[in-house]
Amino acid sequence: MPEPYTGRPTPPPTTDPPAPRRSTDKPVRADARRNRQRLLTAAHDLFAHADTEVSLEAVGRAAGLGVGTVYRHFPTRDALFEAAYRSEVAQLCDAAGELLNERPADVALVEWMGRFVGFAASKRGLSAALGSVVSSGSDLHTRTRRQVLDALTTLLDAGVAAGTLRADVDAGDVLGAIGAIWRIPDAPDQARRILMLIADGLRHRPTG
Amino acid sequence: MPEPYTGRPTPPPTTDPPAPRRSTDKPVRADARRNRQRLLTAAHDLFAHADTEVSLEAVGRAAGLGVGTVYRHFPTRDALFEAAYRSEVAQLCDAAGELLNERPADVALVEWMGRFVGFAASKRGLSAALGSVVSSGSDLHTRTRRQVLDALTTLLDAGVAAGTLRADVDAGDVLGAIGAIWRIPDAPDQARRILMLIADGLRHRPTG
DNA sequence: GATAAAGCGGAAGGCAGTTCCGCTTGGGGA
DNA sequence: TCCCCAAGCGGAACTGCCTTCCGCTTTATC
Repeated sequence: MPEPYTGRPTPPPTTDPPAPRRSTDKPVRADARRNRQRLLTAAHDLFAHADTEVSLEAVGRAAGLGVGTVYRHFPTRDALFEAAYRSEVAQLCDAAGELLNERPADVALVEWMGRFVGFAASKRGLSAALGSVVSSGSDLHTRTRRQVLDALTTLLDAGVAAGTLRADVDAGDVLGAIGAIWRIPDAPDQARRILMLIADGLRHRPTG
Repeated sequence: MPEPYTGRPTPPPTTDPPAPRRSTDKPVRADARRNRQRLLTAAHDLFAHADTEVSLEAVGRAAGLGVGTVYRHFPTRDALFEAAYRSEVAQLCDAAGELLNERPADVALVEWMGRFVGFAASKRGLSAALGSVVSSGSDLHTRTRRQVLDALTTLLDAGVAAGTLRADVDAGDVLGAIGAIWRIPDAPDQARRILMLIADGLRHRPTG
């Protein structure tokens, strides 16, 4: 192919987002902390089971709270999603390292991408929020996005070191490519095939 | 890679959609035809320039017509999109054959995919509608989707015949993979790189 | 011109997002 | 222990969009 994929781009200036935690002078009230947790639990449940976009009002109702309270804690749907899935995403990203201990890098990469897609696909009613994690737009998701990119980079680098993956691929590009997959509704077969297609594009080829 | 992309899936049963044109007994009233054209023009303009999802009410307003009239002619946003871009899509698909006359199949494929992505990317405020063309869900788009798939298949087959593209790839999968790209906001560089990444996955590799 | 059918407009109802403000409550201080 | 007030809460209200519906207007035919 005459115009092959042309290497890692110059990385954008990465400005760390301002720490979202409140200033230390005032502790959070107990009821507020409790309600926040209720909202997270409700959101987690609803996001996982619903097959359409979940309204923030519905989250509040499920938590036994008013919509105003939802907004007090999470200004946007994205913020709620981010908080609800932070631990799961972290777990997913940690799995990258573990997979590398158990199997060759290229196998680990495919396995991990499969888990990633599976994770995303199991969250109906989240496509918009997930999309904004994958695309680089939102400031909010910088942290989560970085985490995912780090995991991907670890896998890719290991494959490069082992000589099984090409060296000129940018993790953000891979993430972007994967991003298509979970949006395909009710087609796990196809999702899997496309994943393999992308994986094939990542293989090292001796001559080029 | 241990689990490579595994071949073309069994094609689903393809039921032709019922012809959407009205029964022949009654001609369409002149004002209705005129208004329909106005709506198409307005939609075309708005879709191309707006950077957010366009409301159907806005389309009506731009055409100097009421929202009821919009719905009379186009029951959904998707239907309006489909009609507004039918000719352009056809033109894009025809270009596949022309490209094949001018250059090798693999080059033609890359070029065509680039045009496809460019076409889609130039239509802000259409991501949802375009998405439903790419994903196989909607009945409405069966026709358009088929057209696009035919073009892709033509290109892929030519590449297979020339020995430059692998033979086991399904056009629907390629379309699905491409589908990710235009959703990346304001990142033409990345879109291009991901495109190349996918293209690399399509290359024929002698050994496997 | 009269008339019936086709077409049009926009009001109305519904729903989700978001803001705002009066009421409630937790918890530190007297 | 009680008081107080800032933090927190609830939901009404406003917005904007989608969609339906029905009385009015226009077209084409006779």
